[in-house]
Amino acid sequence: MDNEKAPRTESRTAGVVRHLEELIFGGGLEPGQFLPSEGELATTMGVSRLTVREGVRTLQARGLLEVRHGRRPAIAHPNADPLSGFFAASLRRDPRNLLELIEVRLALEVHATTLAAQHATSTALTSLDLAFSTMGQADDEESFNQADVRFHAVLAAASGNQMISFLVEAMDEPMRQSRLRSLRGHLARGRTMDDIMDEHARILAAVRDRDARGAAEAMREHLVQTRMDLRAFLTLPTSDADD
Amino acid sequence: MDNEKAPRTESRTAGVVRHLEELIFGGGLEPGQFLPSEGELATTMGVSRLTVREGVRTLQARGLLEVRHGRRPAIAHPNADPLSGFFAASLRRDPRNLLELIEVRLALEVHATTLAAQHATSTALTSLDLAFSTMGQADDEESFNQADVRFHAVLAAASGNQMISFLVEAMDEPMRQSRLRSLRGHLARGRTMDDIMDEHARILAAVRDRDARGAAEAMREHLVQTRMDLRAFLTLPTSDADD
DNA sequence: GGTTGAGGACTTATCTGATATGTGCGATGG
DNA sequence: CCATCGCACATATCAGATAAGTCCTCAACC
Repeated sequence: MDNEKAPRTESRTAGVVRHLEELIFGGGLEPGQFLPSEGELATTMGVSRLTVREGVRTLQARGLLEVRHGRRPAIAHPNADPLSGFFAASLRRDPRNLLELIEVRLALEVHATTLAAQHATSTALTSLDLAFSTMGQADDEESFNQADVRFHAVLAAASGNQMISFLVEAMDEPMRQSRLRSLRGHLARGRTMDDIMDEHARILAAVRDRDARGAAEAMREHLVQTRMDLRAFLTLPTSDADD
Repeated sequence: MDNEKAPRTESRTAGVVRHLEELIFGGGLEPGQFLPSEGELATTMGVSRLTVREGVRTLQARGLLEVRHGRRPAIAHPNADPLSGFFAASLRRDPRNLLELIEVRLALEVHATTLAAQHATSTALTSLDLAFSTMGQADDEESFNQADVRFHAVLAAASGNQMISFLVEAMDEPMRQSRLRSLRGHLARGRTMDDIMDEHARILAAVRDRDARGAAEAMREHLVQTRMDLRAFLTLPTSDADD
């Protein structure tokens, strides 16, 4: 049996996807610029408009194209949407993935903090101050968590490494949502807001002092604490029942 | 201007995507099981088959569905495809992202190595041995690099953290390809294969000894070396011209 | 002159219906 | 018992048509 289970000929949609990728990556087009219309693409590639649409849809899901009704498809600016989608989906599939994700955050954000302490621009430091004080002004848990996520995002951005920044953004937001959903009601949060503020304050201070090692250690402690809280919630969630 | 740029009514495709997500996440379906056929979905959702197809295509691109000609769409097993796509696209857009990615690897793989030293099962250790000896048997640069990537993947898997495993897999493969493409010809690789084998040997030995700190340090040194090589290649590629 | 708003060209969103092709199961026959 | 051939089902792709959003133009208006 030399029978291949793979189709002997690449599907047309797959061909369209490759063609579009070449346009995007090698076509000398910058983010924000427009591709030819679906109709034109269909003609030049010798397929129906429908097939072009499926390809465009795929590239859109990958975060490479921006599609809006009435406008030609545009090259997307690099963004973290595909990552967010991936992490969000992982958490929806199994909330226990929170524990796996926190390990990734631990690795990534500690390193990001080191880099931030070494390379942060003064502008970035200002943003960090702002994010921190926003946390202090939050009065309810909802907005506090939101400000918390923002602090981490700003810190990651201060590392100067966009890839790290994307990953942190993409992980923190779905984690926060997932946490909120599961914690709704019982705010048996191991630590108080003040504890958490202290932890962030230490991080901020060390970054400002350009103390890379201290900043990294402060971030590590913060995330280890968070991990402990998370473990507590995931093991004894008692009466969580379904949603 | 209270004018919303967003369409007042969610597009039908978006509705289909949400509906499918609910089937996938909350429908009590396990990976490998099948969704209703496009036709049935179209009927129950009150849209045309075409619209269903677009939604299915989107979820496929996100790695949540597996679509094959002649068979109903199946729930996909969790996989790293979306991550691979993201990193591959980032590198195609700008090869300088290699330097950003190596930082992520540094953070992630060092942590993964720590976890592996602490938690690796004996089976995982055996796989690691095997991957290491495969590296030693490689005679050309191509297969050596391939075995190298495999070693890192196996090590990440040994951490017991699937999320880390996915990320490492998704980053290492595109990085290798990108590196190969840019190095084609001048194998002015800073280190020899023997150097690299030594670095891996140190990692392996420390993991076997359950020496978490030592293993992490060995991995860190390995990746710092790799980063240096990478920097050398990206800064003095001489005739790259433009920005 | 500058601003506003209607008109029209262009483009995507979605529907309908039809054909081609791959999958899988069960009947058929050795 | 088992290999094989149909047939029902399902996806892949095409064609043509209508609805709806976007953007530029140009004229009317203040």
